[in-house]
Amino acid sequence: MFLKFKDEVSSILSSAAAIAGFETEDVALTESSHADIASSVAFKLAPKYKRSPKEICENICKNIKIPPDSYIDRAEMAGPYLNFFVSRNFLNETVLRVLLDRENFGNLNNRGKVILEHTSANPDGPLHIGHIRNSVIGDTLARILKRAGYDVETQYYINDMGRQIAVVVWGLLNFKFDKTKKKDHAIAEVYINANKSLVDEKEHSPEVDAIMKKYEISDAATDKKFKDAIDTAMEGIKETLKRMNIHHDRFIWESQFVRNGEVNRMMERIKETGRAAIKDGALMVDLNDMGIQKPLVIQRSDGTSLYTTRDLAYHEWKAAQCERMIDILGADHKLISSQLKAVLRILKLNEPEIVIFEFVSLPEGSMSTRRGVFVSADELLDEVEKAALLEVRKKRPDTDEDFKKKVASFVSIGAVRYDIVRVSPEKATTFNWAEAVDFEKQGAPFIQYAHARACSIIRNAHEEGFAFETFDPNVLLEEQEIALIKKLSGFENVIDNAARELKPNLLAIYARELADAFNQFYRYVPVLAAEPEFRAARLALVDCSRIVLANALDTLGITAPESM
RNA sequence: GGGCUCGUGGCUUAGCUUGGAUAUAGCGCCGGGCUUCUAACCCGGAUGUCGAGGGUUCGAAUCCCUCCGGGCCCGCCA
Repeated sequence: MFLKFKDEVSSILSSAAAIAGFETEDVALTESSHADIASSVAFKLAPKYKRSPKEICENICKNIKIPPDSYIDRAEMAGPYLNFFVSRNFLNETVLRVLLDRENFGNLNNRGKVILEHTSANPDGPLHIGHIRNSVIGDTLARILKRAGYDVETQYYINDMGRQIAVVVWGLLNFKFDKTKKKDHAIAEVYINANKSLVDEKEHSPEVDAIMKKYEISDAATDKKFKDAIDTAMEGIKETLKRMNIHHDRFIWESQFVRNGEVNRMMERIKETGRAAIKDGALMVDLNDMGIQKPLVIQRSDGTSLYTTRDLAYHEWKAAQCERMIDILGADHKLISSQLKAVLRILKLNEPEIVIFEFVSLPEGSMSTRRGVFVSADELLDEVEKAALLEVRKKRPDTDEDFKKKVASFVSIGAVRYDIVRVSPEKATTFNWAEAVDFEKQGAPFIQYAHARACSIIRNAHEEGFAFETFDPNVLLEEQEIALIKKLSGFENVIDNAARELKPNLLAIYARELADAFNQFYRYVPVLAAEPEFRAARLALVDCSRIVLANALDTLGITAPESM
């Protein structure tokens, strides 16, 4: 709805400017607290026409013609600014549209296949709090893009050819695998022990090299060892992801591109470009002219491939299947991903869009699976769930234990996801236990609670036999009602912006603001106790709020509870 | 040393791509509100040299330059 309003303002403003004799492409629309949408177009035209912004604004304003059933109520001049306000018609249609579209409200009409890769953590241990920043950003973005209309496939790229997996395989032969532990944690234990022993007793290192070599050329016995080790770790990782409402459509093993010859073909293609030079027996690509000083090694002197070579083959394979590729990567991949893009550009292949997120560190420093220094996602989820259970016991002593546990579960997952997604990916963060388990801040539970309140009103209305199949939206005149409807109308605009800019945090902020608008309405405007004609319209508005809150929460991958 | 990035009230944070009207919100702090649809709520108040300095502009948190501080990267690792 808001997008239509914006389009209408845009076209009416353009034609008014044209009639007034100004040529302009950009009508400079901006969100403003002074209006539903404002334009500073007069400032932009001032230098060109050598007249004051105010004078230009007056001339444009005079020529604004608003048609009868418009979504625009009026345009007002405020000095050099032009302020536009939504009409009653707009508000009414928003309410009706939400009720009509229900769970599809906010869906957009973009088309095309998108392959979005996220998480892709090495299967050498459990996901830690840094990995799940990747997972949550990726999963939320996938949900946003789906709502924006794209056909999204999510992929987890398994780096099975790296040295760390060879270390795990070697470790499994030499250390005890603790069957009582969750599988990914047991793998981590083996991995940590193996690394320690490789550092202390250097003579084992060649054993790992031999395992790696065997896997590169592939022999049945070695392949089976790798598969078993990776499957074991992935089983635990998938369990954690599932707990967080995160699902991958496909898991792609990097070794497949070596086995099927794609990696070799990739190396040949790069050689054919004439940009690759052999230095000390290794094949290097010079990327200086693409603004990257560091040359990229494509092939080792022993003829084997490297991570980036395999990643290039992976991207070539992906590119053939979709219109857009999106990769969610940690800050340590900045250089390597720009090298990857540069090579793809040289080969005239489609490049991925890359979302980089900064690191999550511990107060004592950075995390490392290898050294065993990390907070696992499981541990975080467990602790937050414990804290949530304490909170439910305090707030809902009237309910049974099953209910409390269920609430603690979705509240904790929501809180963890929301806490991650609310901050911009480019911000480096330091993990803090006290903050992680704090439910006082306005996070996911605040939004979930608003949804539960809306459901509660609807439930009570049904019990009382109050219907709202027919109602007159024109009676929704309270300040809080109008603010709430405007907020509801903005959902599609947020999906549009978040999908366009690949910024999931925009949705997190919106959901909180919507809950805020609903809570204010809830506090000031009685629904069930109102006169019948008001009651029906307000119930409809509560239903709208319930729907959009649920849609926003669903897009954030957070449960929208009917009760909590 | 070079490259990239971040720096906004005590803490966390929005806005920066595309410059514009009193800089966003939460936590914490101070004060108020449950005979009313779930108080995980609502209302009010105090708190800011938008890291520092310079520049561009009618106008800079936003663009440019220099510097300071944090993070990440700079391997025939992944």
